[in-house]
Amino acid sequence: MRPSNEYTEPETLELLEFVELFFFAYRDFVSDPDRILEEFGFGRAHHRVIHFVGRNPNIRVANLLNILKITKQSLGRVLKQLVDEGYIEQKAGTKDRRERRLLLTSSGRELARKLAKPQLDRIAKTLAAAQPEAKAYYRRIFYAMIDQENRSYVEDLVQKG
Amino acid sequence: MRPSNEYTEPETLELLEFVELFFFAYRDFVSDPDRILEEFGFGRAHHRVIHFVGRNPNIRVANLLNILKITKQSLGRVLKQLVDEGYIEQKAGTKDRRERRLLLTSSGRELARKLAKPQLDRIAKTLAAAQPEAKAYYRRIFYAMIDQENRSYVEDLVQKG
DNA sequence: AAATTAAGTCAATAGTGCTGACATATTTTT
DNA sequence: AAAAATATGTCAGCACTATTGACTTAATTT
Repeated sequence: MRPSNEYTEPETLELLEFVELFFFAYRDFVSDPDRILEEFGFGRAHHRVIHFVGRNPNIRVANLLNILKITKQSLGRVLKQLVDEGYIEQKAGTKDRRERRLLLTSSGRELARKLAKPQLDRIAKTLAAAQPEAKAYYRRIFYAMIDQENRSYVEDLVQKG
Repeated sequence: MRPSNEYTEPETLELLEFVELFFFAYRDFVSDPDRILEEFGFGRAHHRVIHFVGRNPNIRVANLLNILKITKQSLGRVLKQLVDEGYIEQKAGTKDRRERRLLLTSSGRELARKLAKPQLDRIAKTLAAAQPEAKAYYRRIFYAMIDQENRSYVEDLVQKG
């Protein structure tokens, strides 16, 4: 196995390095929750729903669709399972009763914590291994990787509490 | 929609921000190649195979399995399609003829470039928007996110050429 | 009263992944 | 040379995630 001779400019090779690092980091980052989800008979889609409902209590279905960028049908199936199995609770909106507001039940909160734990630990270790100023750099880099039109939305969503 | 009252310590909120930014960055990062793959009737698995074969000409099947961390059967189906449709070529190893060495054909190289382009552009923009020293931080953070036991392997794989 | 909005539902399809067992060819070990 | 190990491929079947497009219900707005 030899290095590819397709790309030769050092700038491009550096960019390719980042593409690959992103792939490997993501692969390992999701591997811990994947193992936990398996015990519950759930998949990654369930994790994402549990996560964003937990972080955004009373979120509407439409909002969740916009975050996950999947279709109503894909979300519907996953959400139904989570509601049926008692992890998520639905309430009609108080102002507009067409809306279904989503909330974690106590089992839901427990599952959310269980899934979050290995990822929080991994990132805590990552940041501990880096210099303190690394935080400002990672934040800027991640925002720059997000589609420009989604950036301010993501910023609002993420930097609350 | 109100901020979650589940986590209150600022350190944890910062870690959660990182978790979410990683999700959004990955979501957008794969969206461009996904659109291109659709035109070819391929999916993300095909992209990964094309990418790593392109970057590692003459790679063996076992090595590819180790990189992708999927089963032989999952790879088999995707690889067969790519070979049948003329994007990847297989050759028996010269020393050990049990091995199948994988190579991109010229169509394969063309597709690889097409898929890589938007991701290289996205990262180039990201790095251009950051200070020059950001690269070192970026690299260190990604390596720290990878499972410890895979790090040196990934390092060797990624920093060649 | 009509139009719009939020959400749920239907059937059908595709891509990716899994397990477990088995087959083939080739190389290495005994 | 025979036996064991290795690299790869193959079988059938199943599960999860995602898609499209059309339709329904309920509630709100115009």
